[in-house]
Amino acid sequence: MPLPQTEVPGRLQAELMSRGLRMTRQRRTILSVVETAKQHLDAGQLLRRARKIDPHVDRVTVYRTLSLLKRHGLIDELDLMHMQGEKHYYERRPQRDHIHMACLRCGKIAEFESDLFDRLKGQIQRDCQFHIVVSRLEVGGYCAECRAQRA
Amino acid sequence: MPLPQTEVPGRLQAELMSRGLRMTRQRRTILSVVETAKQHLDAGQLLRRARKIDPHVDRVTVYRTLSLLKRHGLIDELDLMHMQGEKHYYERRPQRDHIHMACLRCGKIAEFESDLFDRLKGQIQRDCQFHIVVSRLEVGGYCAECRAQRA
DNA sequence: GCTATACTTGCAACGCAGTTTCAACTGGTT
DNA sequence: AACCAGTTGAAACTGCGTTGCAAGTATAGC
Repeated sequence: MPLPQTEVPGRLQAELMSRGLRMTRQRRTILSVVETAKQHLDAGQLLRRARKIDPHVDRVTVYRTLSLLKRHGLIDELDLMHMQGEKHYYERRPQRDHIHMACLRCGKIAEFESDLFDRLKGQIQRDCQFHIVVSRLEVGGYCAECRAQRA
Repeated sequence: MPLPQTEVPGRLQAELMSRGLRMTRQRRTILSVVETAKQHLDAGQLLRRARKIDPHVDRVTVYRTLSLLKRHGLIDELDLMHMQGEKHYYERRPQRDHIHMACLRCGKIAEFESDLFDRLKGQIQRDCQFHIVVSRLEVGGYCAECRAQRA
């Protein structure tokens, strides 16, 4: 089955270049890993994948590139309820914010979009006169499968 | 002005004792700091305040007590959008969940309760068959004062 | 109240994610 | 081709949080 490929690979690269930032070999490598990731990766996983492409990438460069992307609002940083230590996880910023649900038993992360979430953010902006730049809603609990197994 | 004192001091202590946990001098000290805190404290601030009461409290004991309270669902752990490094902040779990708004300019943390938030959590539980134990909604952006000053 | 013991504490050493420093390097421009 | 501001890599460092273990103590049973 050919993938629909709705997202053009290289979107992050194009975005950074259009902002006048230098496109180095290392950045291209790291960005391609972030672009093609199918799940939430932490800095260490990102480093390992980048090194498969270019073994000379240093972990410092990974951290610096992640903070660059974060500063430019191109990726979101997640904690996923700190289920595995103090790591942070990263994902390309989506068109529409979503909620992360972390199962405390099996560790699975599910995502959920909701009009109510969008309306809630609208309410915050209006009622609190607060201009939202970034938002993060994470819930911890038990997923359907784990609840079924427990019974 | 006499404070209304709606919260009985010792609620956490009572809660832990009712669950059959030992009430040591150190725990009493740390719990009293958590109970009387008027703002979100990190582990280091908590330690310093506890030491003003009892100089022998160790930082390890603070961490262990915090994780105990967290395991029992009596406090919530916050990241406050990682505005000051990787610290975690703690607050007594409130009757009703609230949203934390962190101003990226002045660093102020505001709280906000909302029916929409409660309804959103209800929707997640229903639509995703996910049993929520703990939830955390944090938004980063610019507060009314900072937006006014910028103009 | 006294004793037994399982739980708790303190200290030191450790682990680990993330940051800083600075000399060497390089992408993009002239 | 040369320039240079921005970028990289290596090592050392920071700082939050954890672990191992010997010593201490809160509670239960007598």
